Amino acid sequence: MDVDEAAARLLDTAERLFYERGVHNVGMDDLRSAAGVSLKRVYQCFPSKEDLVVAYLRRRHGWWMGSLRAYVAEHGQDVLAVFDWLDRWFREPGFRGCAFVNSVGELGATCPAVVDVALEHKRALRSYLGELADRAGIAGSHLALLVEGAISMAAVGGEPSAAQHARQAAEELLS
Amino acid sequence: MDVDEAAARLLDTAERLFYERGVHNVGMDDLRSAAGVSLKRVYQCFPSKEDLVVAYLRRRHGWWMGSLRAYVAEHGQDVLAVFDWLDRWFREPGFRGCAFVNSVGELGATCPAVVDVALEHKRALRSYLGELADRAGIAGSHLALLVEGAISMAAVGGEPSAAQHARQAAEELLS
DNA sequence: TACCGTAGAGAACGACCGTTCTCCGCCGCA
DNA sequence: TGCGGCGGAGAACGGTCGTTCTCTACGGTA
Repeated sequence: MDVDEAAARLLDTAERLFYERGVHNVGMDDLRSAAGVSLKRVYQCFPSKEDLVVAYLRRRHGWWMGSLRAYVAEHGQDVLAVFDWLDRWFREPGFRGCAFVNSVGELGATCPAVVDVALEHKRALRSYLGELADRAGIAGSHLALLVEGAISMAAVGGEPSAAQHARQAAEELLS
Repeated sequence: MDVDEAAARLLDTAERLFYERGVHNVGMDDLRSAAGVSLKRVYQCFPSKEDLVVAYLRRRHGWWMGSLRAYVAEHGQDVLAVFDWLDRWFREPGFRGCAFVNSVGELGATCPAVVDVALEHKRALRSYLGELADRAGIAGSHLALLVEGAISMAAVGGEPSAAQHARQAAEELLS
């Protein structure tokens, strides 16, 4: 197996395991065996666990924003489509809230790189939501509040309906 | 020092350290020395770290809800006072988001007791917000979304102004 | 065939952590 | 004074984890 494939497999596995269990609950050996990559390769691709965590978050940022953008674009850039996308996300098996919020809660105090990636993610999200909001005539910060609130409620409340409630609130704010 | 004082000191210290650094980043020995309690006493009061974590969350729940309720009561049960209280909380030094969200992100996958306490907390909060919302004529779920969203944005965005934006959104929903 | 760089498997290392155990000094009591 | 229980300090234990090292097998090249 060459380096690129090993790195890809590791990132796949890291994204799944870190998100499922939290970073502290996944050892390098768990990753190694789940990804089917030798430990030597692991450290060739990512010199430390922290590097792997940061790479995981960057990749997840790309997937998350990409998926949201694509869905909203398919629905005519309708700002309310954001909440439909959230609804689908919340109902996915294994949904465990925002990976960035979770990682900052776990590692933020000791690992500034994680905080940086999370900040970058949230800034990008808010900037994108700001664009959608401007077109629709709603305050960008209000839209962002509803989105973040829905994620938080779905995560620890276990209430996937949070997306629908947030959609209703957004409709009220639009009118 | 008797058992009760030792337990109280431990809880004080646990609340501070666990919240500041995250649970995994605080060892029993850190707690012991910061609280000035012998290790034997620690395990007399709390048979395991998990017990201490649960006790910490329960205590924080009491403090948090009590402080919010008291503030809102002082301000004539005005639903908007919730956001003023949040604003003050966000600006406290050492603010690091919702202790329950952080703990679930860190331990939720391995420790059901933590998930239970967090659920209990969120249910109590939503029930309280529901009462306030009913009186004011706004949907309880919308109010809860704004509150959760503000906490989340202030936590990882580092934007204490989230409380003010949420207040504005609530005012719009009220009118 | 002889050689060399590389890769994989997994042992080994050092640090840390939750928990338990040992030792010693102190106090009340006969 | 002698004794027995209690508390504190911290050593010790067992396990885990991140990281490095060792050993062996293999494939390409002269």
